[in-house]
Order: sequence, then C-alpha cells, then structure tokens
Amino acid sequence: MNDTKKLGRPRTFDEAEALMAAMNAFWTKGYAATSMKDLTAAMKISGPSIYAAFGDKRELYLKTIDRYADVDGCAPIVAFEGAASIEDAVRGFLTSVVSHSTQQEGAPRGCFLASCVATTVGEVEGVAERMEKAIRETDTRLAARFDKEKSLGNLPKDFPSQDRARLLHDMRQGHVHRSRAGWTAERLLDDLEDRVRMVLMI
Amino acid sequence: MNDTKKLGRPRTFDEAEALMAAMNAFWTKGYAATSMKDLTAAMKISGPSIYAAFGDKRELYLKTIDRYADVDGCAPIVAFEGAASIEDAVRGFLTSVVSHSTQQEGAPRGCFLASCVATTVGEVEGVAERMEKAIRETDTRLAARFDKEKSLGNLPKDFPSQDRARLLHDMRQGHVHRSRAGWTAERLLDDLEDRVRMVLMI
DNA sequence: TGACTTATCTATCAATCGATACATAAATAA
DNA sequence: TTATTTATGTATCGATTGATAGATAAGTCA
Repeated sequence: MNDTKKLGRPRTFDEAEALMAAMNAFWTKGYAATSMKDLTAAMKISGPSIYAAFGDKRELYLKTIDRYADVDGCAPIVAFEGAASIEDAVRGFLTSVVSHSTQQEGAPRGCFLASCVATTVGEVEGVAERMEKAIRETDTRLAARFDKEKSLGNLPKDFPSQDRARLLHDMRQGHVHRSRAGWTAERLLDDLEDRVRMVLMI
Repeated sequence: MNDTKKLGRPRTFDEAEALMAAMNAFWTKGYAATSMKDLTAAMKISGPSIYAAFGDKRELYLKTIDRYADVDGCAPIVAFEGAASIEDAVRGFLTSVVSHSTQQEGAPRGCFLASCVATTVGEVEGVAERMEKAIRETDTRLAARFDKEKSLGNLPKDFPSQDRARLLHDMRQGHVHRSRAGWTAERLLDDLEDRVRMVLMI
C-alpha cells in the first residue's frame, strides 16, 4: 500500500541534504544572523520553496535541531555504547567528540547544540525543551553503560554512575568550547588519557 | 595635573552602567539578534549617544566583552585564588560558577563569554583573540595555584597541574551550559563534592 | 485529453536594520 | 559677553530583513 508516486510536481531537491545545509548555515552564523538569503544560497532552493517544504525560519531551525540530535550529535554516544571495554568506551567518546568538533568536513567547529543553548534558548520558542531533552538523554545513556559495567564487575560497586556520566558530558562541553575558540585536535587530545583515568577512577 | 573638569557638555549617563546594560542585552539575545533599538532601551541612551561614546555596534560589543572578562568572568578565579586550602579553592571555584550562572541578579543565565564563543567567533572581527586569551588566562591561573600547592607539599609531586586546570575549566563550561539550558543551582551542586575529589585525586 | 495537485521562480511587500545629519543644549575658556 | 567643545534628541537615510502574491512548470488521476 506504499504509493511511491505522489501527486503534483516532484521536488527537485533532496530534503535531507537541504536540511543539513541549513543546519551548517545556522551553526556557522547563529540563528539570528542567518538570513533567508544565506539559507537560499546554502540550501540551493529559492525562498518560497523553503517556506513550502519546511515552514518559516523558526520551524526550519527546529527541524535542523532535531536532525542534528539524531545524527551528528549522537556520534560520540554511539562510539561510547559500541566499544568493547568501558575504558575504550570513555576513550572513544572523547576521541569522537574531538574529531567531530574539529575535523568534520563541511561543518563548522564546535557543537551545533551548544550554539543553540547559548543563543536561542528562551528566545526561540521550542528550543528549550529540545536542549533539555538532549542533555537528559546523553546523561542517561552514559550512566546506563556505567551501571551495566558495575553489574558485570568491571567497575567498583560504589562507582557513582550518574556523577561520572555528567562529568563526561561536561568534558564534552569543554572540548567543543575550546574547539570553537580555535583549539586544534592535537591540543584537545593532549590530556585525553588523564581524563579517561579521571572518569573511571583508575 | 588631573583635570576633573572636562570641556564641553557633560555626559548624563554612567559609562560603566551603560556598558553593563549593553552586555546584558547581548548576553540575553546574542550579538546579531540585539538591535540598536534593544540597546537604546536597555542602556537608556539614544542611538547617536551610543555611537559617540562607544563607536558602532561591533565596537560596543567588544567593549562589553573586555568589561565582562575583567569583572564577572573573573569571579570564580578570584574565589579560587583567595581560598585558604586547595580543597576550598576548588570547591569555591565551582560554587562561584554555579551562583554566577544561575543566581546573578539582572544577568541572564550561563556565561557571556560562552555565548560569544558559540556565535561570534569567526563572524565578528576581534572576538576570536579575546576568547582565546580568556581561556588561556583561566587555564594559567588555575594551574599556577596547583603548582604552588605542589611546592608546598599539599599536592603530590606528580600532580598534573595543567591537566587538572583544564579539567576544572571544562567543568565550568559544562555547568554554564546546563545552567543556560534551565538547570537549577541545586541540581548543579548535586555532584559538587565528587568533582572536588576528581580534580584533586583524593 | 483536461482537471487537479504540488513545486518552482521572479518580483515585491511592509517592517526593521544599523547608522547618520542636523539643530539644540550645556559645559569651559578667553 | 562670545567662541569653542562636547552631548543629546528628533527625524531620517538607504539597505536588508522575513515573508508572500501570482504566474508558470511538471507531475498524477479520471
């Protein structure tokens, strides 16, 4: 029952591609400083097409946030959850943070969500809930693995999973902050091993 | 030789007060979203007076950054440097960060410099150098006290001062991020003692 | 085919943007 | 007093803002 053929003239652009282009524009200049002219240039779609496909500027912005939270923003956590040992997990998380905030091709430095928190929470309706959710989910997923490793005996019984999850999260915020301010990946990786030991108390 | 009487009509506003009002406006809405209309309303000065006293919008912005870096931004470090013991210093630093990012009267949540890094580095000329300097100075001042305490025998000889200085700095970034995203001071102080132990390895 | 639906582009809207010209006000200097 | 200097307020500049109207293009459906 899945109709592949839709009524009316078909789109000439890829929706996902256009969304990523819009996200990069917002990420680079910030929400307010990104004009519709910037967006049409980045997305390679004319103004009215943007409004027809994504709604107004604010709605487009919220859609880029949702997309980022589902794709790029998740990469470090996926690395964390997929690693074999808990030590590799922490190391992989931080390494992924560094590479994503400094070497991501085509994307600006730092973290899109961090930019959103800094400038549009409380100013653009709909952002605050999304940011709170992003923080909560990251803390929860990190803590979940710590708890699992505790039950497996790979971490001490009194290991404070919640605290260390938040700590790891905050290390990320520090890294994306430094990255955005111009720090190279090399410098960011300088104290990587010290941080891994900190988080795991080893 | 200090002439208190200046030529011409005297100013009817306090320069420092006006700068703080401008800073709060930029901090709340971000650089781009803050219009001259917003600024005249916040500073209670007409447009031409702003231009005469502070230059254009960008110059005014840079002056608010310099002011913040000298005043508010410094508070946690002053607390850190002034505490009696190194443990109280770390505790005082983090406590000051929380109170300044959540309870500062009249000021928006979070950290002004964090907002600047997120949105105007690379976009507004003159911001990048200031942000790099702010990070460097914080790292240096934190590490300096760790080094001093090492020489006094209050910290182990192999204590990694630089790493822990950066760690403490990044804990701050995490806190101002969460604060801006809506976290209360109470929640932020939840894992305070765990973090003090982390930084000092005790 | 012709009716219908959706997408695209050009042109353009009123509103707001950052910034300034100009006249006036309030001080000092001679 | 008059000349000079600096600050203030009104009114307004051209440019840009986010958003839309209307005509046209390209597909499906009967």
